[in-house]
Amino acid sequence: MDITTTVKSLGALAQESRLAAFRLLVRRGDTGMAAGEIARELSIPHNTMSSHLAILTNAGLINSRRESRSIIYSIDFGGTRELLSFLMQDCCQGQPEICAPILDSVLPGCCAPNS
Amino acid sequence: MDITTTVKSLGALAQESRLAAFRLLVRRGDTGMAAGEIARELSIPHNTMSSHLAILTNAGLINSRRESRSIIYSIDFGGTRELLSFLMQDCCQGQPEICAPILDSVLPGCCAPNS
DNA sequence: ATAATATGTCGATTATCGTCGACATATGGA
DNA sequence: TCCATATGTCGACGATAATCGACATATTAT
Repeated sequence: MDITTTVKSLGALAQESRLAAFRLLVRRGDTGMAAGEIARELSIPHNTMSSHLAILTNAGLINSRRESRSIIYSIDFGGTRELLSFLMQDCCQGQPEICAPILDSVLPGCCAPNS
Repeated sequence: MDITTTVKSLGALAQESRLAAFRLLVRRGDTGMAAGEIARELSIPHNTMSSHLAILTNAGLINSRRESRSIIYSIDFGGTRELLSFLMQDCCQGQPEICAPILDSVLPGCCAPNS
Protein backbone atom coordinates (compact mmCIF):
# COMPACT_ATOMS: atom_id res chain seq x y z
CA MET A 1 0.00 0.00 0.00
CA ASP A 2 1.47 3.34 -1.06
CA ILE A 3 1.03 6.80 0.42
CA THR A 4 -1.53 7.97 -2.12
CA THR A 5 -3.80 5.00 -1.46
CA THR A 6 -3.41 5.44 2.27
CA VAL A 7 -4.37 9.10 2.04
CA LYS A 8 -7.42 8.17 0.01
CA SER A 9 -8.51 5.52 2.52
CA LEU A 10 -7.96 7.78 5.50
CA GLY A 11 -9.87 10.54 3.77
CA ALA A 12 -12.73 8.16 3.13
CA LEU A 13 -12.96 7.43 6.86
CA ALA A 14 -12.41 11.04 7.93
CA GLN A 15 -16.04 11.99 7.68
CA GLU A 16 -18.70 11.39 10.28
CA SER A 17 -21.35 9.80 8.08
CA ARG A 18 -18.85 7.59 6.30
CA LEU A 19 -17.13 6.48 9.49
CA ALA A 20 -20.54 5.66 10.93
CA ALA A 21 -21.50 3.67 7.83
CA PHE A 22 -18.18 1.88 7.87
CA ARG A 23 -18.53 0.91 11.51
CA LEU A 24 -22.04 -0.30 10.83
CA LEU A 25 -20.76 -2.52 8.04
CA VAL A 26 -17.86 -3.84 10.10
CA ARG A 27 -20.37 -5.20 12.57
CA ARG A 28 -22.47 -6.79 9.83
CA GLY A 29 -19.57 -8.66 8.29
CA ASP A 30 -20.24 -10.58 5.09
CA THR A 31 -23.97 -10.26 5.57
CA GLY A 32 -23.74 -6.59 4.75
CA MET A 33 -26.57 -4.12 4.51
CA ALA A 34 -28.66 -2.57 1.73
CA ALA A 35 -27.87 1.00 0.68
CA GLY A 36 -31.28 2.27 1.70
CA GLU A 37 -31.17 0.50 5.02
CA ILE A 38 -27.88 2.21 5.85
CA ALA A 39 -29.28 5.60 4.86
CA ARG A 40 -32.38 5.04 7.00
CA GLU A 41 -30.41 3.76 9.98
CA LEU A 42 -28.17 6.84 9.92
CA SER A 43 -30.93 9.29 8.95
CA ILE A 44 -29.15 10.49 5.82
CA PRO A 45 -30.81 11.20 2.43
CA HIS A 46 -30.34 8.24 0.12
CA ASN A 47 -28.45 10.14 -2.55
CA THR A 48 -26.04 11.65 -0.07
CA MET A 49 -25.43 8.21 1.36
CA SER A 50 -24.98 6.89 -2.15
CA SER A 51 -22.07 9.22 -2.83
CA HIS A 52 -20.53 8.38 0.52
CA LEU A 53 -20.76 4.68 -0.25
CA ALA A 54 -19.12 5.31 -3.61
CA ILE A 55 -16.21 7.01 -1.87
CA LEU A 56 -15.76 4.15 0.59
CA THR A 57 -15.93 1.69 -2.29
CA ASN A 58 -13.40 3.63 -4.31
CA ALA A 59 -11.10 3.60 -1.31
CA GLY A 60 -11.29 -0.19 -1.22
CA LEU A 61 -12.89 -0.32 2.20
CA ILE A 62 -16.25 -1.78 1.20
CA ASN A 63 -17.77 -3.93 -1.56
CA SER A 64 -21.19 -4.21 -3.08
CA ARG A 65 -23.33 -6.87 -4.67
CA ARG A 66 -26.81 -6.75 -6.12
CA GLU A 67 -29.56 -8.79 -4.50
CA SER A 68 -32.75 -8.37 -6.44
CA ARG A 69 -33.80 -4.74 -6.07
CA SER A 70 -31.27 -3.91 -3.39
CA ILE A 71 -27.55 -3.35 -3.50
CA ILE A 72 -25.90 -4.86 -0.48
CA TYR A 73 -22.77 -3.22 0.85
CA SER A 74 -20.31 -5.11 2.99
CA ILE A 75 -16.87 -4.52 4.41
CA ASP A 76 -13.87 -5.31 2.23
CA PHE A 77 -11.68 -7.35 4.52
CA GLY A 78 -8.64 -7.11 2.28
CA GLY A 79 -8.60 -3.37 1.89
CA THR A 80 -9.42 -2.69 5.51
CA ARG A 81 -6.71 -5.04 6.69
CA GLU A 82 -4.18 -3.44 4.33
CA LEU A 83 -4.85 0.02 5.69
CA LEU A 84 -4.61 -1.01 9.33
CA SER A 85 -1.53 -3.10 8.66
CA PHE A 86 0.16 -0.18 7.00
CA LEU A 87 -0.57 2.15 9.89
CA MET A 88 0.44 -0.40 12.50
CA GLN A 89 3.67 -1.36 10.79
CA ASP A 90 4.52 2.27 10.22
CA CYS A 91 4.31 2.94 13.93
CA CYS A 92 5.74 -0.34 15.14
CA GLN A 93 8.88 -0.13 13.10
CA GLY A 94 9.42 3.45 14.15
CA GLN A 95 8.37 3.20 17.75
CA PRO A 96 7.42 -0.13 19.32
CA GLU A 97 6.17 1.82 22.33
CA ILE A 98 3.07 2.71 20.37
CA CYS A 99 2.06 -0.70 19.20
CA ALA A 100 2.83 -2.87 22.17
CA PRO A 101 0.10 -1.34 24.37
CA ILE A 102 -2.36 -1.54 21.51
CA LEU A 103 -1.69 -5.21 21.01
CA ASP A 104 -2.01 -5.83 24.72
CA SER A 105 -5.39 -4.12 24.81
CA VAL A 106 -6.71 -5.69 21.64
CA LEU A 107 -5.49 -9.23 22.10
CA PRO A 108 -7.38 -10.44 25.17
CA GLY A 109 -10.83 -9.50 23.99
CA CYS A 110 -10.65 -10.69 20.47
CA CYS A 111 -8.16 -12.44 18.32
CA ALA A 112 -5.29 -14.61 19.31
CA PRO A 113 -2.25 -14.52 17.03
CA ASN A 114 -0.16 -17.62 16.39
CA SER A 115 -3.17 -19.69 17.18
CA MET B 1 -12.07 8.28 22.05
CA ASP B 2 -15.31 9.42 20.46
CA ILE B 3 -16.33 9.61 16.83
CA THR B 4 -15.73 13.33 16.45
CA THR B 5 -12.17 13.07 17.72
CA THR B 6 -11.54 10.06 15.51
CA VAL B 7 -12.78 11.92 12.45
CA LYS B 8 -10.52 14.83 13.29
CA SER B 9 -7.48 12.59 13.70
CA LEU B 10 -8.17 10.67 10.51
CA GLY B 11 -8.66 13.94 8.66
CA ALA B 12 -5.35 15.19 9.96
CA LEU B 13 -3.62 12.15 8.49
CA ALA B 14 -5.64 12.19 5.26
CA GLN B 15 -3.33 14.59 3.50
CA GLU B 16 -0.15 13.72 1.73
CA SER B 17 2.14 16.32 3.31
CA ARG B 18 0.78 15.70 6.78
CA LEU B 19 0.98 11.93 6.50
CA ALA B 20 4.56 12.28 5.28
CA ALA B 21 5.43 14.60 8.17
CA PHE B 22 3.76 12.26 10.64
CA ARG B 23 5.67 9.25 9.35
CA LEU B 24 8.89 11.22 9.53
CA LEU B 25 8.17 12.05 13.17
CA VAL B 26 7.21 8.48 14.03
CA ARG B 27 10.67 7.39 12.99
CA ARG B 28 12.34 10.11 15.02
CA GLY B 29 10.54 9.21 18.21
CA ASP B 30 11.14 11.47 21.20
CA THR B 31 14.08 13.12 19.50
CA GLY B 32 11.70 14.86 17.14
CA MET B 33 12.56 17.28 14.39
CA ALA B 34 12.57 21.07 13.97
CA ALA B 35 9.74 22.67 11.99
CA GLY B 36 12.08 24.04 9.36
CA GLU B 37 13.92 20.76 9.01
CA ILE B 38 10.64 18.98 8.30
CA ALA B 39 9.68 21.59 5.73
CA ARG B 40 13.05 21.32 4.03
CA GLU B 41 13.06 17.52 4.06
CA LEU B 42 9.64 17.43 2.40
CA SER B 43 10.23 20.42 0.11
CA ILE B 44 7.24 22.35 1.42
CA PRO B 45 7.17 26.12 2.16
CA HIS B 46 7.70 26.73 5.86
CA ASN B 47 4.39 28.52 6.40
CA THR B 48 2.39 25.81 4.67
CA MET B 49 4.12 23.22 6.82
CA SER B 50 3.45 25.35 9.87
CA SER B 51 -0.29 25.15 9.34
CA HIS B 52 -0.07 21.41 8.69
CA LEU B 53 1.85 20.92 11.92
CA ALA B 54 -0.79 22.94 13.74
CA ILE B 55 -3.49 20.60 12.42
CA LEU B 56 -1.58 17.49 13.49
CA THR B 57 -1.02 19.06 16.90
CA ASN B 58 -4.67 19.95 17.27
CA ALA B 59 -5.57 16.37 16.41
CA GLY B 60 -3.38 15.18 19.28
CA LEU B 61 -0.99 13.28 17.06
CA ILE B 62 2.14 15.35 17.66
CA ASN B 63 3.63 17.62 20.32
CA SER B 64 6.05 20.51 20.23
CA ARG B 65 8.68 22.05 22.48
CA ARG B 66 10.97 24.98 22.02
CA GLU B 67 14.72 24.41 21.87
CA SER B 68 16.50 27.73 21.53
CA ARG B 69 15.55 29.11 18.13
CA SER B 70 13.83 26.00 16.90
CA ILE B 71 10.55 24.38 17.74
CA ILE B 72 10.92 20.65 17.84
CA TYR B 73 7.95 18.52 16.89
CA SER B 74 7.65 14.95 18.00
CA ILE B 75 5.05 12.24 17.90
CA ASP B 76 2.41 12.14 20.63
CA PHE B 77 2.46 8.53 21.74
CA GLY B 78 -0.75 8.78 23.69
CA GLY B 79 -2.89 10.29 20.98
CA THR B 80 -1.49 8.08 18.26
CA ARG B 81 -2.02 4.98 20.34
CA GLU B 82 -5.59 6.02 21.13
CA LEU B 83 -6.48 6.41 17.47
CA LEU B 84 -5.00 3.09 16.43
CA SER B 85 -6.55 1.32 19.41
CA PHE B 86 -9.94 2.67 18.52
CA LEU B 87 -9.69 1.52 14.92
CA MET B 88 -8.34 -1.88 15.86
CA GLN B 89 -10.93 -2.52 18.53
CA ASP B 90 -13.68 -1.38 16.23
CA CYS B 91 -12.70 -3.97 13.68
CA CYS B 92 -11.72 -6.71 16.06
CA GLN B 93 -14.96 -6.70 17.95
CA GLY B 94 -16.91 -6.67 14.75
CA GLN B 95 -14.81 -9.02 12.71
CA PRO B 96 -11.82 -10.82 14.23
CA GLU B 97 -10.89 -11.95 10.71
CA ILE B 98 -9.53 -8.48 10.06
CA CYS B 99 -7.33 -8.11 13.07
CA ALA B 100 -5.84 -11.57 13.44
CA PRO B 101 -3.79 -11.37 10.22
CA ILE B 102 -2.65 -7.86 11.11
CA LEU B 103 -1.42 -8.98 14.49
CA ASP B 104 0.33 -11.95 12.94
CA SER B 105 2.13 -9.72 10.48
CA VAL B 106 3.01 -7.02 12.95
CA LEU B 107 4.07 -9.13 15.90
CA PRO B 108 7.14 -10.99 14.63
CA GLY B 109 9.01 -7.95 13.38
CA CYS B 110 8.46 -5.66 16.25
CA CYS B 111 6.74 -5.78 19.55
CA ALA B 112 5.92 -8.70 21.73
CA PRO B 113 2.77 -8.44 23.84
CA ASN B 114 2.60 -9.84 27.34
CA SER B 115 6.33 -9.49 27.59
C1' DA C 1 20.85 47.91 18.86
C1' DT C 2 21.05 45.51 14.63
C1' DA C 3 20.99 41.69 11.90
C1' DA C 4 20.31 36.82 10.91
C1' DT C 5 17.74 32.77 11.75
C1' DA C 6 13.50 30.10 12.98
C1' DT C 7 8.77 29.91 13.23
C1' DG C 8 4.03 31.56 13.38
C1' DT C 9 -0.07 34.47 11.78
C1' DC C 10 -3.01 36.92 8.46
C1' DG C 11 -5.48 37.32 4.42
C1' DA C 12 -6.66 36.30 -0.22
C1' DT C 13 -7.15 32.98 -3.80
C1' DT C 14 -8.15 28.59 -5.62
C1' DA C 15 -9.48 23.90 -5.14
C1' DT C 16 -11.97 20.32 -3.10
C1' DC C 17 -15.82 18.48 -0.33
C1' DG C 18 -20.55 17.77 1.52
C1' DT C 19 -25.23 18.26 0.57
C1' DC C 20 -29.45 17.69 -1.79
C1' DG C 21 -33.16 18.54 -5.48
C1' DA C 22 -34.20 16.73 -9.83
C1' DC C 23 -33.73 13.29 -13.01
C1' DA C 24 -32.10 8.61 -14.71
C1' DT C 25 -31.66 3.64 -14.39
C1' DA C 26 -32.62 -1.03 -12.68
C1' DT C 27 -35.67 -4.61 -10.70
C1' DG C 28 -39.85 -7.00 -9.70
C1' DG C 29 -44.88 -7.27 -9.23
C1' DA C 30 -49.76 -6.32 -10.80
C1' DT D 1 -46.97 -2.55 -20.08
C1' DC D 2 -47.31 0.45 -16.10
C1' DC D 3 -46.19 1.45 -11.58
C1' DA D 4 -43.77 1.16 -7.19
C1' DT D 5 -39.43 0.42 -5.08
C1' DA D 6 -34.28 0.75 -4.76
C1' DT D 7 -30.33 2.98 -6.05
C1' DG D 8 -27.28 5.89 -8.76
C1' DT D 9 -25.94 10.26 -11.42
C1' DC D 10 -25.86 15.19 -12.43
C1' DG D 11 -25.46 19.81 -11.39
C1' DA D 12 -25.33 23.66 -8.39
C1' DC D 13 -24.63 25.81 -4.13
C1' DG D 14 -22.33 26.81 0.20
C1' DA D 15 -18.71 25.41 3.31
C1' DT D 16 -14.30 24.02 4.31
C1' DA D 17 -9.43 23.19 3.20
C1' DA D 18 -4.85 23.97 0.94
C1' DT D 19 -1.57 27.10 -0.52
C1' DC D 20 1.53 30.94 -0.26
C1' DG D 21 3.09 36.00 -0.19
C1' DA D 22 3.66 39.41 3.17
C1' DC D 23 4.20 40.58 7.72
C1' DA D 24 4.89 39.64 12.83
C1' DT D 25 7.25 37.49 16.69
C1' DA D 26 10.93 35.03 19.12
C1' DT D 27 15.78 33.79 19.78
C1' DT D 28 20.68 34.29 19.45
C1' DA D 29 25.03 36.34 18.05
C1' DT D 30 27.90 40.35 17.02
